[in-house]
Amino acid sequence: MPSKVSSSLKDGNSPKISEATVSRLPAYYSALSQLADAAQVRVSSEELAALTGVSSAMLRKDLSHLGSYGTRGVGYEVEFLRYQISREMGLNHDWSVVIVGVGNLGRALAHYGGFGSRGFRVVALVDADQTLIGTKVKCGAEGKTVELLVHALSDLEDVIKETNARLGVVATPAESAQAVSDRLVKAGIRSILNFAPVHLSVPEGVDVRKVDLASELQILAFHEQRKAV
Amino acid sequence: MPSKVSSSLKDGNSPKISEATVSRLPAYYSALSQLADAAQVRVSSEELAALTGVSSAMLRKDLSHLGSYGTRGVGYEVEFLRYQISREMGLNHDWSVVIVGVGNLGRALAHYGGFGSRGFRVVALVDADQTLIGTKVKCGAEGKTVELLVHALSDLEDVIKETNARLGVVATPAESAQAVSDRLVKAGIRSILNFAPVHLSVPEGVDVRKVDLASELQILAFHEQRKAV
DNA sequence: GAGGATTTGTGCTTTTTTGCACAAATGTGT
DNA sequence: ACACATTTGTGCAAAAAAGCACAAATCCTC
Repeated sequence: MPSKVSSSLKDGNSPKISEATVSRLPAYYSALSQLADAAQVRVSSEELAALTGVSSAMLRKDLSHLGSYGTRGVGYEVEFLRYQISREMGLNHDWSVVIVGVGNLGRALAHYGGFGSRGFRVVALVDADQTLIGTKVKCGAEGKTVELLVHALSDLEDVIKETNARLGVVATPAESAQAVSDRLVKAGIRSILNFAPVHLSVPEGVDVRKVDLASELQILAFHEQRKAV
Repeated sequence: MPSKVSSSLKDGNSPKISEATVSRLPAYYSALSQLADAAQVRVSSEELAALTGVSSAMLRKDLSHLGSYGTRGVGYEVEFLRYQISREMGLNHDWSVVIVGVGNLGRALAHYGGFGSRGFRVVALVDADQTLIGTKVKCGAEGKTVELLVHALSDLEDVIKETNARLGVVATPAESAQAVSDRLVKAGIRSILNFAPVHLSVPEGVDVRKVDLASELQILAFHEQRKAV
């Protein structure tokens, strides 16, 4: 049972990285990718922190949880650090994503290029709308576009099984989100990204991250209101 | 200097609501709206907490920061509590939103219905793409759709002044996001919702909230990886 | 090869957030 | 009118996160 690709080094299993740290790692990874594209070889905690909007101390502490990948007096090697983060976050794997709900948002997500570059591949589109089922939708940004067929919601379980999808994206109206979530879970999906403005209740062991556009604007409005004196 | 619409009651200015609490208020508001639609009159902290995925104790403490709006032994009145939250968050105002970047995501945001129902109104669309400028894009969900003209990025400042936009949404490619942000700020915008996968650096007093789709998937992938034993 | 300038990694402190438990307040039933 | 069942509001404790400050490690220069 315990046998995984978990490559290297001193191994051990989970050195317990805090949730706050995990939520910042993608930003570090993204900034490092930018630097790598610009052919920059080394970066200091100060510089990387500025690029990502955190304090240098916090950045160093975050990175220290992954291991001691910097050199004192010098900084971090961009490519090396980027690789370590990508390994830690599982970005060297390929993650198959199924998107449920091919409305405006679902289509925008399918088009979104940021996924492909980080190991995420949209492998299936599913919708309940008869007029959409059977149509083809372009997936991925320029360079690597693929046309995907929109499958019927009733085939959700089969589609997941066939494509081996591990991540589910819920981009349906609020009314159907919980039902879709239940079926995703039953079909074996244990990580869900939810764009519907409702709380999804899922069994233990299933992770849900919610992205609520209206909430974000509301939070901004709250602060904006306080600014006006 | 101290004079605001801040309506009623014992007034005072800012009773300091913690950031964590503010980030949860929209979820409470949303759940209360649902209950109100279902004609439910009263709700207990336990029930509302279950609907929003927090503990009842946390919910009560959050609400207590707004005031003592519940009745012991009974619960909260749905409509009354909803109104109090909406007032506290400034949702009784009308918030004008300018969206910069009318690609797939920008268009999806424009279509998104969740905004209008909570006092947010998309009043302007701006893009740099010559082939988009001058075209019309449908805004708002069914019921209240409006066609908006896409303005040239070079007119950004004028558009903001004319429409009196207070909130800015950045839905441009990463490369142009910082420049757009700078211009938004210079034009008087002090609250920005950023969908571009880069950190926006802004002067003090300006709020930025970032929504990064790829980051969310990465965080899920991280946990998913740990699940597989 | 020694001294000085950097820059990481981390122990410790402070602040923020969450969770617990119960007193205070309200409604109910007899 | 009184005991009892609820449910809120909150003081206090625990946990998590953020910030500070500095020793340890490395590089560079002379």
